Amino acid sequence: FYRLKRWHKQVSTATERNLRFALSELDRISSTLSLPKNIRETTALIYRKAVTKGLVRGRSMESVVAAALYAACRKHNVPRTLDEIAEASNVKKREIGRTYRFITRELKIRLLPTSPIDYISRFSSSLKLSPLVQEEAIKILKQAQEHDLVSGRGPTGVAAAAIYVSSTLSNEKRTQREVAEVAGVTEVTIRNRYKELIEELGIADKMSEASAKDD
Amino acid sequence: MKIENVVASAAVDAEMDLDKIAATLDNAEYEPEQFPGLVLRLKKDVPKGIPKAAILVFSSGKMVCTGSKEIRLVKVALTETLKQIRKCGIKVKGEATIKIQNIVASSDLKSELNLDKIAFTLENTEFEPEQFPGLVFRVAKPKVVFLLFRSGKIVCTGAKKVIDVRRGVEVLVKELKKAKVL
DNA sequence: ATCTTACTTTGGAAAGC
DNA sequence: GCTTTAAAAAGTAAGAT
Repeated sequence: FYRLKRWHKQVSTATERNLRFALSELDRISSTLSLPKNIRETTALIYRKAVTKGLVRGRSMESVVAAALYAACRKHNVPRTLDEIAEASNVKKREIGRTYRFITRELKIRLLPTSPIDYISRFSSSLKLSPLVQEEAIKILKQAQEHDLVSGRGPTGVAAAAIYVSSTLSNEKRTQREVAEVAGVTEVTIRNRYKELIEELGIADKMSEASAKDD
Repeated sequence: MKIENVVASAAVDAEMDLDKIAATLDNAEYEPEQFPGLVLRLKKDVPKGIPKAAILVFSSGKMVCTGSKEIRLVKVALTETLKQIRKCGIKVKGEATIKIQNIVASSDLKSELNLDKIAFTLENTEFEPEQFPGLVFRVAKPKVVFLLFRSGKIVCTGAKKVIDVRRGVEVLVKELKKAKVL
């Protein structure tokens, strides 16, 4: 009986210790990404479930925390890219993605693919674009969705292209380089996506007119 | 369906001196610090009927053959491998026992696919466009995995028999039609 | 701006860390 | 779990021209 008692005690102690380390790691990453409290709570909840299901065995605690955080951000529709989380944590992008798919599968958490729309406000703020330009970018994305120009492409690339188009169409122009910088994609990707957008949505003429003018 | 790659394990009853093979054959690579197996690359030689393939040779006499485009070519590649190994002065009796471990095939459903809808409708799928543009579709019987692309092109992997690929496609198509996404 | 090379995903075996 | 091999799909990336 003593043995069983002691075993319970050791397990709970080990689990608590693991949880304390995990939560401090979570706080560290959260503050560098300045994430709100509700996301930290969702992340902690997912992490606890992962520990309970024994999903941390065989992989690092950091990668599970990072993956849970990635999932939590998506769940709240304020996604961070794998690159952003990889940079804030000490975990490689590839590892976070694998761990995310693993725990998501095991915990039966099904999240819809990230929508480019969820990146608009954050990217636009970084670019200091007005709400008007943001709304236009969102309108473009909704049309893009209808024309099946979103599925299968990277969400950040599509979001970046929509912002590039809406800003070009406005008097708050931003260069491909500036947009690419905040979105974390290359200029080539923005070019590929925006060409597809303006052609399929029939705003190519409007675009060339707008880019000919100045702000 | 077109077979793109075949992976097979094989074994012969003989100890392999990998250092000796590496020192004798110029098409062999051996970095024991990096990987325990010796890599032997066969380049396509039409007149000699030698197919392109890469064979991993272990000191135990076990081997792994990858890169074949046809099931039949696995044996051809391994026979050539043993021939080259014997040329190094290593005595190998008989032929290798071969087991097909994986068949990779590609095809085209000839119809654009709405991956979002497929992912939303079917549970045995995974779709993470930020990480990979293809949708992962797992089939239980036969146990194979498909990668589906919006273009309608597909990849099948995990099959151990050619017929598993065919049956897998049948199941895949049936499921897609049932979910009215094809 | 376009080309080339390369990496992401799927699956499996081998021997050893 | 990782390491090494091969190959396809499509998107993205990086360095060269």
